[in-house]
Amino acid sequence: MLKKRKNNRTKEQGAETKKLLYACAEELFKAYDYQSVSVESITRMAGVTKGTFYVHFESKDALLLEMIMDYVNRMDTQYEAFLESLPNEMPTADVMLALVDKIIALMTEQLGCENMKAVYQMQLSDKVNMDAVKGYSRKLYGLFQTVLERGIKRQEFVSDLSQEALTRHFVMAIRGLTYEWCIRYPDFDLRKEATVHFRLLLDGIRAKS
Amino acid sequence: MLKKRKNNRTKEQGAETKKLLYACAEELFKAYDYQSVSVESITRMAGVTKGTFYVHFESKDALLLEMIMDYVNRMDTQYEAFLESLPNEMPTADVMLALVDKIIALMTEQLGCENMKAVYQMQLSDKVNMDAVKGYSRKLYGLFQTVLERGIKRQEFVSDLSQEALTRHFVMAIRGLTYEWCIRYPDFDLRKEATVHFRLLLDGIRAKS
Amino acid sequence: MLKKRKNNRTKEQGAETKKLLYACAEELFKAYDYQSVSVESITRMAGVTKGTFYVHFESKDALLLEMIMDYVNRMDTQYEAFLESLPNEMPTADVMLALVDKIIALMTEQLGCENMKAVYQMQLSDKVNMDAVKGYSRKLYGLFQTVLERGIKRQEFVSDLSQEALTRHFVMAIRGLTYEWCIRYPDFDLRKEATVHFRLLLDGIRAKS
Amino acid sequence: MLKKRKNNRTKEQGAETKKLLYACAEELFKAYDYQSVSVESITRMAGVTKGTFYVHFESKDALLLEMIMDYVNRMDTQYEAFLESLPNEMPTADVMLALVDKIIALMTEQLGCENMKAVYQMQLSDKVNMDAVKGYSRKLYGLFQTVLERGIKRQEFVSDLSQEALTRHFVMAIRGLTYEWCIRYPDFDLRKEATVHFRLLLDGIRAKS
DNA sequence: CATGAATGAGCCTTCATTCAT
DNA sequence: TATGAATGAAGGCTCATTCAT
Repeated sequence: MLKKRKNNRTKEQGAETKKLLYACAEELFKAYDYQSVSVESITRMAGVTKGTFYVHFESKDALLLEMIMDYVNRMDTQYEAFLESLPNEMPTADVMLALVDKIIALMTEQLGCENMKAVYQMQLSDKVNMDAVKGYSRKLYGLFQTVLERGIKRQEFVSDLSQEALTRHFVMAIRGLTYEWCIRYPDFDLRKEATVHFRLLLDGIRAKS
Repeated sequence: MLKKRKNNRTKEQGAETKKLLYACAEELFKAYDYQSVSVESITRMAGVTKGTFYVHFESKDALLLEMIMDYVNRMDTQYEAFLESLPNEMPTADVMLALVDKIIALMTEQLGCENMKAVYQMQLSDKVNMDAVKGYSRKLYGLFQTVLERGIKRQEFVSDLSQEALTRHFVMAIRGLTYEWCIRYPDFDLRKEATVHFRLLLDGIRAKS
Repeated sequence: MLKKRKNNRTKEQGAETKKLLYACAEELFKAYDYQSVSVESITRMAGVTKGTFYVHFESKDALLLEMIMDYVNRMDTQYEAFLESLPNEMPTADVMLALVDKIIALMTEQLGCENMKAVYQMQLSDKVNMDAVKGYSRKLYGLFQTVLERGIKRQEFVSDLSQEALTRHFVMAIRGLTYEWCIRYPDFDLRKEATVHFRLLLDGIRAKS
Repeated sequence: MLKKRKNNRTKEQGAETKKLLYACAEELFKAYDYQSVSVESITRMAGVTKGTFYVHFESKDALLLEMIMDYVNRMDTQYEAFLESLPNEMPTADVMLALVDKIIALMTEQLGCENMKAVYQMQLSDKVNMDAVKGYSRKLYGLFQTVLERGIKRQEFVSDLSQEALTRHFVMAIRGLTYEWCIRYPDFDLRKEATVHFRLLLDGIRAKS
């Protein structure tokens, strides 16, 4: 029972309760896996009733989704900073590998396999509106596009494919690798496999000097 | 419905069905986590009824146990080969670290966290006869004992504790680390932590030359 | 595993196995109630497989039935001895009360409420051929008839009803009381209630001297 | 379907539903034994779904427990009245015997063997929090203490044991007898055996005049 | 916004019974 | 006669979700 009703300003209170539920869920998801965490355990920890949960979240899946989106948005900032921090003279292939590594690092460290699994399960059973996750893809898309553009502009990358198609394939690759990781976890070294995979992809578009 | 009734030699058929269920379960456990895999999903995939499952396995937990024991037994052979492959002149402390690393590597790669979690959950809720797992501990015990004995004989290790007590503590340490891994997964680098932890333990008994 | 295969004379062996199963079941039924005793527990105790059970008994219910019939037959002998042991000059009303008391005593002591309950449940759900139990009724019928005949012959009993109808009503009364006992057990003193009830019935047919 | 939705005052309705389930269960337990009464049969009779049962009761066992505790509490009142109704000049040994008899009478008549059996099974398999039953023991303790104190004060009882120890042994005796009754039911005349047993116990502490 | 009673689908497990050998 | 693999109908229980207040 964490809840302490301090104010009665209904509006604020709603937001507070939601934040509280969110925080409790986050804590529980870290300690146990998605399925083991029941809505009741979350509300019990927050000191509210089950009904309240559904006032603030459409479903347990929706909460997870929201959580994931928050991670995604947090990443966004980090990516930009990361890309800007790279030395200008760095070969774009290396930039790409570093980006992939960063993406995977953040996913691995901040989301974790358990949550990713849940996401993929949700996607597979399509009970939930996955727009949020699609939004995430769009951001990935933007990132890859930026880097690919750089490589092409600097004539480090060359390809028959359009830049747009290339980007799409890179995103596809990341998603495929991630899925593989979830499925074959933990027998699948995502980071290593991703590097190898992207080296291959990059080799395919590297300009032969 | 994988099942194909080819022979009616009752006994063989039973063994076959069991193997089939085992195989289906293995496949499903790899794709989804323990909890998501229902007995029904296993039997559906095998093309038998739920009742049949319980003819061959005492429970879902028991099946997991059997699976784990199979892994454990497979490991056994690998350990012996591993210990014998180590050069005779290698410092015993390094042998120990290598052994720990091997143990963890095999557990990590062949069993996986998901399964280990399930094991610990089962142990904690002790619904199942955990003798099998205890047998595993006994084997660990034997391994550590062998190495510790070597170190003491060569006067590389010195301790007030009896060799037996030392062994017990080393096994305890491995178990503690594994548990930590399960609980804090994936924020816990088991392999790294184990190495550090055992380095500490070994420092404590290293003979000052 | 009680079973000891001593001879291979197939015929005798069959009978032996059946007797063994019967004995095991009897023991278990005394210790636990009908429902708690599984067919498997019986066969396990006997050291045979479940299939064997169904070689010798049509069903679990059938076994109980057979058991009951055996009790019934054993009673038979006891009743006759009992009736003969009564002094000739004893008033027939008292004889009847004594008989009722005896019937209930035997049922209570040798069959028990648990088993009677099972019988009634079986009768109510009529999954089983209840001829055996009907046979029992026929015997009760005979007993009552004997006593009633005596009373009438000695002019102690008088009634508008035929002797046959009277008998039928007396049997009905016993059955009703028994059923009541099962349902309201153990808040129902069968013996006492039976005595009161039969005193009433007998008062109705007692000759006014 | 007994349920009739009359009011929608949520809170009251919950209590009503619980009471309804309780009443249905009570009725069914009287007609059939604990095991035969399924949760579904209770909810079907009450006209609610199975899930509803678990909103109001933690488990089938918990319901039985609650039922038992209600009986126990009802007894409480009766005991006090009973003790006060005893004539002041009555020898304490007789008071004790009367008390024991009363306890057993109430248990026998108001709880019944079937329920007691279930209680003991639950206690043996300790799936349930048995604090309630322990609370009952504590009450028994108080009763015995009162009577023993009286006997000692009047110098009718003499013992090397402390009054506290005596009380503990008396409670133990009652519990042992009750257990025996459950196990050997119905071949065990609890009331008679209890009287004999307590006579023995009392003889041991009776002051030799 | 918050409540909590009610739902119903689904889960693991048990067990009497059948049947080919 | 004896086996044991297979069945399928329950049973107790969990849990995400709905809805009237």
